[in-house]
Amino acid sequence: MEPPLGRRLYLAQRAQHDLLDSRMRERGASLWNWVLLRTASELNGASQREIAERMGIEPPTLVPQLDKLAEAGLVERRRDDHDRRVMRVTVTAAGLERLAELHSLAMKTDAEMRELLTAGDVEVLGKSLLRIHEHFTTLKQKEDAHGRQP
Amino acid sequence: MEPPLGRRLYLAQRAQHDLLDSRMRERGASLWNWVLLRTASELNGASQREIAERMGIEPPTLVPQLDKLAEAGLVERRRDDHDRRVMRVTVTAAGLERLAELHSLAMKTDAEMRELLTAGDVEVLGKSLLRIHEHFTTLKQKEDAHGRQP
DNA sequence: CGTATTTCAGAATCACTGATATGT
DNA sequence: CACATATCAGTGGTTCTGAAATAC
Repeated sequence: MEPPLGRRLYLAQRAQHDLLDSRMRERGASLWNWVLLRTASELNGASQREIAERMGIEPPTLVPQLDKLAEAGLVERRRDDHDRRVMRVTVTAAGLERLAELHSLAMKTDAEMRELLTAGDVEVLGKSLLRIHEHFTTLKQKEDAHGRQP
Repeated sequence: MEPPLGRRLYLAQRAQHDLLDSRMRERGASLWNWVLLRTASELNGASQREIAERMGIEPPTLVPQLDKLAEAGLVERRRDDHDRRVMRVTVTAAGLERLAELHSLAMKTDAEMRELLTAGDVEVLGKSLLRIHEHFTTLKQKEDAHGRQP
């Protein structure tokens, strides 16, 4: 009896995630740190709301994580002069350095994954994963909407 | 700049997982229930340690989940006569019925995933995910062992 | 006495909702 | 006064580790 594709998807994702997170933790960081640093650097000078939205989490979830990065001097929070409600987040030089370190770790792990496969397999894998993601996200939105208002 | 393979893996897995879990929750169950019922039924009469190991979790994590299923009458715990330390877990008739219901839901979702791809893509995807899982699992074990005793 | 299985208690992580302070 | 942003407080869900109880 063959295992469903969904289970293999889960196991592969979890194994890759755990290894990468473990490697980052050996360097005093975490996969969470990386995603946050990466997002903050992409949206340079963004508000916390914008960062939270891009990461798919709520603002209160972001705050303590941002506290840690700020405490370590990797990001800076500065009040916006024009709208003093918002905190603009910028990645410091040390933060960019840490980001580069974590990024190279992620790239190295990604390269290890690609080396397991032929170039054609990588192509098919990337394309298939993208289709699966798009299909199931839109499908879930439809089903949720239908469930809320029948 | 192309997104790393790891990110696509994460997004695809999460989308598929969320949809299937949501569908199961509409029926008063969960993906967790399904995996546990399925594992318990495959290893019929297994000890809790065996089930936990197969599922890749620790025994204390299993206990409360098993409590819920037992409370709902879907599984039964019976002391082993020969080794009275171990609890043998069996799936009841009601449990098998629920399992079949959840299984068909999972198979339907799995089929939806396969329909997005050609037969060749499915082949490559399954094979690739398996390799990634095996590679990173053994790699993490090695790195953990090395980190503990340098 | 040492080991194995299950279970319980406590801690860590991460997410949410709701309330509050501040500012527009 | 209505709205927006960030933060704090409290809660819940999930997992782990470590310790206890029982049995081999």
